[in-house]
Amino acid sequence: MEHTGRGDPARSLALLWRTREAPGRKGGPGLTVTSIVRAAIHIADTDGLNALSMRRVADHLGAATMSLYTHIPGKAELIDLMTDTVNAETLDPPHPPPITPWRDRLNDVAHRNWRLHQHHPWLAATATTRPVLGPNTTAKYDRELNALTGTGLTPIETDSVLTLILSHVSSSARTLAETTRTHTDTQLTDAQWWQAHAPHLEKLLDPQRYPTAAAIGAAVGAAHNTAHDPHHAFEFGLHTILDGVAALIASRT
Amino acid sequence: MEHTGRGDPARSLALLWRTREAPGRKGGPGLTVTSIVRAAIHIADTDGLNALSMRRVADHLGAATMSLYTHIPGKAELIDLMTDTVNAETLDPPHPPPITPWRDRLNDVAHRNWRLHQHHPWLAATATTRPVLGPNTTAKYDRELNALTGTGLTPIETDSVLTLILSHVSSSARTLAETTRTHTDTQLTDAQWWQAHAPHLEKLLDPQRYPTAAAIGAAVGAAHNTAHDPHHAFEFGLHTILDGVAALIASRT
DNA sequence: CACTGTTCCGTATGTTGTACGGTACCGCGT
DNA sequence: ACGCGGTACCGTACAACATACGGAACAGTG
Repeated sequence: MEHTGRGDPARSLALLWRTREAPGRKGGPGLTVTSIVRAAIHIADTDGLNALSMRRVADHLGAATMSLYTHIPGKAELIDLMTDTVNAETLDPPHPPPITPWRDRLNDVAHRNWRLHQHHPWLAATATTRPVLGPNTTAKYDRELNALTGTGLTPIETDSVLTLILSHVSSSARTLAETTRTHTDTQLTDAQWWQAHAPHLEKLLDPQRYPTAAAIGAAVGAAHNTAHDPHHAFEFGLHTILDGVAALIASRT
Repeated sequence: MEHTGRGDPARSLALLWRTREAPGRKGGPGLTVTSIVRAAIHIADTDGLNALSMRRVADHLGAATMSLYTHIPGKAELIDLMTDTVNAETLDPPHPPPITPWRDRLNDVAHRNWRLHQHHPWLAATATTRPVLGPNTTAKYDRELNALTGTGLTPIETDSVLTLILSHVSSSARTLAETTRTHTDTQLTDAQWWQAHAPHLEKLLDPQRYPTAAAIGAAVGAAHNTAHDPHHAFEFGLHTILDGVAALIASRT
């Protein structure tokens, strides 16, 4: 994966905060940072992050590939810009006021991000170290931290809890995205895949050797129609984590 | 990322379970499935999954690139084989007996996987949908499920809890791997990166607009020397999740 | 010694990001 | 009206990637 740290920070930040947005030339394709980012998001939403290439973005805009580099240092910065742009979507319905119980507020934060990842599955495939220091991402972080005010947690605990929640969302979203992408790529549903493997597995999987796996695996497969239902994994995990956070908060009062 | 579903399951499973291990030719490089997988693991351990190419594996074995395809259908299957191979490492110190409290057993499972990911950071970058149906991965699943026997949880709850724990390990490991890889790629520590951005951020980040983010961000940055300490995130998250699991188990008795 | 199946490999194709050098245009000062 | 400088735009080129295809070299068997 690409890294952002290559160019100078001033350039990257100016891009994110849209200092000086150039109008572009008149006759040709009116390339703008905004238009490039929008096209890139469209492609990634439709065909995934792997299908996002500089060539495709340029084609989609009726421009030559290298023209993009006039406006954007490289692909890594483009992805950062895409991320900051879509992060704005989590701000739209205003967050609930502090009177609301913290658990409802945190649950709301989790589901906002879950929805965001549904609309933009490629988000889960981007690197998360070194946050994108754009206006929307910063605002998102600010609002989400507010979900924990009044709980008596220390600043570090607050950040840790939020990190854990967002990490869980991202992880679940990644699994979901991989599942659907694997499905479209291989033209095989999980059920079909299991059916194709089942006959050979019967000869290899000795119930004597793997007693628990055999028992639990069968029950799980019967319950959801597939082995891992990402939606269920998300909700179950969120509920469990919130219970754990409740224990932490209870111990502080 | 590559997908495994391409070839026929019989071939893949035969590879994983090492039915018929061919000795190879005498004069040339004695290529074997095992030797290829071992070389691939070595490369991925050293230089990451991005550096793992068929060329490099072949070079490392003194063979031509295309010779690998005699033994292995493609790169996707190679990665599956690598995964099943290293998964054996979690089995080595025998798991604690069922008399041990479930929380200690689950904690042990988490730390086994955490250690595994430290040794093989590329693991976190592989696709996790559709489990690798090899002998070691199956044994791993079996032993890990046993950490929850006697807790009164249903089979589905047992699987969900294990999935949550492993997902947390994987997520934390990914962050850690990305951090170190970003560090080596950009030759910049996180602290240096923040220092490079700080002067420009002061002009852009309005404390009026982002009050909570400014306050918490400062406290967090001061506490750990970097913004996100992956080790801390792992331990904190694990503790919180285990508290949540305790609540679930308590509600079942 | 010939035959057959498998191991091994050289070449070629279509991708990718982007470095480099060039062209054409807009707006500005005069 | 005119020229000029800066910038938007683009064509070509390169290295690295997985792998399809067809051929060559060797093993064991008759």
